[in-house]
Order: sequence, then C-alpha cells, then structure tokens
Amino acid sequence: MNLFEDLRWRGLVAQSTDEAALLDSLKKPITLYVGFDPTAASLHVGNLVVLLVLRRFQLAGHTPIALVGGATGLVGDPSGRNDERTLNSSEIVEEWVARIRKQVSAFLNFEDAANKAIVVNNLDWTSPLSAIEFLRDIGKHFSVNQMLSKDSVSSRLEAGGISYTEFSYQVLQSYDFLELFRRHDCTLQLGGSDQWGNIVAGLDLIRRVESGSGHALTVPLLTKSDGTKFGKTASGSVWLDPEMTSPYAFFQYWLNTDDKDVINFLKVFSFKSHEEITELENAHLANPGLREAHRALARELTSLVHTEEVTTRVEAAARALFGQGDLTELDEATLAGALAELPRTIVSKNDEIPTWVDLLAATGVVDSKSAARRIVKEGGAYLNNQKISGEDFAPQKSDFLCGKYAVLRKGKRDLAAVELV
RNA sequence: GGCGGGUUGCCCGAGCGGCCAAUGGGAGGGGACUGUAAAUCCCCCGGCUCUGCCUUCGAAGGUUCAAAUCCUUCACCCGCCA
Repeated sequence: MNLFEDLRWRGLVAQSTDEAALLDSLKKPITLYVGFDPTAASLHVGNLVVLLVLRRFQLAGHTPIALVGGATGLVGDPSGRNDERTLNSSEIVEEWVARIRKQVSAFLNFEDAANKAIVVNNLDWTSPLSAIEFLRDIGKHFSVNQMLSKDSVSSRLEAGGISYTEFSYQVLQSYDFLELFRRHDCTLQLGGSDQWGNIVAGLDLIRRVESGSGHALTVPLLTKSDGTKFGKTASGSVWLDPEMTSPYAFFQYWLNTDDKDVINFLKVFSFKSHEEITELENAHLANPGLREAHRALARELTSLVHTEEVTTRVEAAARALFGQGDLTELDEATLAGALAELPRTIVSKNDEIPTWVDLLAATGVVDSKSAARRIVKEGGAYLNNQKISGEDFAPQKSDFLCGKYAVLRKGKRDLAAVELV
C-alpha cells in the first residue's frame, strides 16, 4: 500500500488538487511543506494531526519542510474564525517561534541525508521586503475579487468585518509557497481543511510568477463522535509542552478517549500498521472494558511527544493512583513517584494544616471555596481514595501517607497531591 | 449623516421598577450505573468570614425607599433610509 492509500485509509485526506497528477508526482521523492503559526507558546494535539502527516511523508521518502510563521503569526490568519485576532507583540511572537521551531523539530528526522527535514521561518524572506516591493511584485498578481470570494474572507465580511491586515494574510501565505518553491523546489503544501483557500492561492501565484505547478492536500478537521471539539478539555487545550499540559494529563487525555473515537484516533495518530490497528480494534470490540486500544493510543502518543521513559513513569503513577483504593499500602518511593506527576501543593509542617475545603481549593482541583464546599456536600471529594463528605473535616498529620503525602481527588479522576514539608 | 433595534452569568437566551444571583436550553461539575468509556437517571452550577453578606445584567453618571428593568451621556453591534 502506498503513502496516499495509507492516508486515505486513515481518513487523512480531505481535499486535493488533481489526484491523478498528485499521485503521479509522488512516485518520485518530492519536497512538501506545512506551516504552523505561532499563536501560542506551544502546539497542541490538534496541530499534531497535520504534523504527523508530514512525518508520514518523510517516512515515505519525501523531504518535509516545517514552516514556522514568524511573519504570518504577526498578521493573523482569518481562516476559521469569526472575529479579528488580537495582535501579539513581535517579542512574544519571536519567543513562540523559537519554542515551536524546537517542538516541531522533534517529530522530524534531520539525520538522513537523502530527505533531511528542513525548518524555516517565513520572516526570513518577508522582513527584507519593502511595502512597495510587496505591493508591486506580489500584490499585482492577486485579484481582490478572488480574495474576497475566499471562505475565510467572505464569512468574515458577513460576521462583522475584517481588517486589511488579516485580509492580506492569504497573500503572505501564498508568497511563502512561492518562496519555498523557488528555494527548495517545494511542490506540495499540506494543511488543515481550513487552509484550502490559502494553499490554492499559493499555487496560483506559483503558476503566474514561475509558470510552475504544484499541489495542495488538506487534512480533514478531526471531529469527535459527541460533537465536541477535539483536543480541548474543560481546562483548555491539550498542549504538547510538558509545562503547559503535564505528561500525566496528556496520557490521561488519550486514555479517556471515547470508545467510539478510539479506533479512528489510532488511525489518525498512530504509526502502527493496519494489521496492528485492526487487531486492537478486535480486542476492543471483544472486551472494551480492558481498554487495550485506549492504552495503546495513550502509550504511543505520550512516548512520541514525551519519550518512552516518561510514559512508563506516568503510566505507573496512574496505576498506583487508580488502584483499588489501598493507597496506604504503597511504599513511599512508589507513592512519591506517582505524586510527582500530579499538580502539587506544599504545606509547611510548622503551619496549621488547612481545613478540608481550604485544602481542596488550594490545590486547584476546584475553582473556589464555594465549589469545594459544593463538591464535598455532593460527595465528590476524596482524601486518599476515601470519600470525605463533612464540610468541617480537618485533616490531621495522621491523614498524610508516609507522614507527608495526601492524595486529593475530585470526582473520578481529577487528582492533586499535597505534600507536608 | 438620519431613524429604529440591540448589548444579560462559559455560550444561546428570557426578564422590562420590588417576589432577581436573575426562567429555560446547551456546555461544565458531582453522584448512581460502569470500564478512569458512552448512554441513562438524580443533583449542582457568581463569590465569601455562608440562616447572612458582597460583586454581577456593555461603560459612566442620575432618578427612586428600591433598577438588569426608568432617564442622560459614551462605546460597540444589527437593520432601514441618505
């Protein structure tokens, strides 16, 4: 099975330019690119979809370029939004570029001489350009009529307007494609399905300026069976940066995947073979309670993003904490290791131990003391896996395991650690 | 530029002087059932020093014993006319 068939099987093809021609061009190694705009300090699991497709192309022998949008990130992509973005300062964008550049690099191979990955920043060719050059050399090739007809623009015109800044975004992205075509003979741009318009605009520019041709391939927006957004939890996005989403939380996110989505997610994110995925599917159907497919998904993704060593650690932590409630029987080393993966609050031995409600609020498992009281009253608060439903409960030193650790839990799986120091 | 309509809690959306922390839905949270899943059922869902108090209904002032509700100004949005 070739690369394209594999992508099809995984449900990773939304739209492409002339498929026959694209397939034909893929017979030889090509150079392709994906752009990531620095809209935050880290990429999130949603970005992973396209990033991993780029990786699949590299594994198939093609040369991947990851473009970090130091320039486009300063302008703001209107695609898929119904309101204007707030501009970030150039210092912030610059910092984000550095972080994302590093992050992206971890997923690509820079060793193999044949199709070594390349990382670029579009600020490199955009910033030397003067406004006049930009307007004369690039702007001249764009028809405002066509620009207005793009989904990203027309929907915004209806929904309250668009600034000239964001309106120009497609021109910048088109110019990126042209530059990469010139510099690296890059003939394919990959992107989320919302990028179709921007990518095709780039192809047009290449045709006009260089009489060249290239291709566009978009990846569908990943949806969940329950209709909620993929990659979001109640507390926000699931980030790749371990400082922003702990590896433990990252692992848990995948482990808690809806049964109805798990096989689909394996196809999208996993590099397992079709056979292995089919096997997992059968195992899952035979005994969903074991969650073998979930575990495989969580393990592979956590390993990919945070290394195998970390995965082993967080999985061990989860096993200890979600055990049969006999936390008291864990030895100190195991307990300490497990708690290290959780958000923790330090309480000084010399201070009085906060009350139950205060402790819950202090760890952040609940948003406020009112919420803490509420959750206690509802019977959703646990100390060391024991339900504690008395609002005035005052934890004692003796409640701390091994004399120093307390495991707080809200509901079924929201955990936090308190350490007595 | 003129006239009219709007701006309510995370989102949608009622309320149009006191009975309003504000109906209803969604999202979210807890419990039961389970498998750290889904569906279902029950409950909760501004904050706090919690039988009470404080801060919320675009912003700032004002009228009133009392305002999300009335008045004034400002900001933004949406219609119609020019």
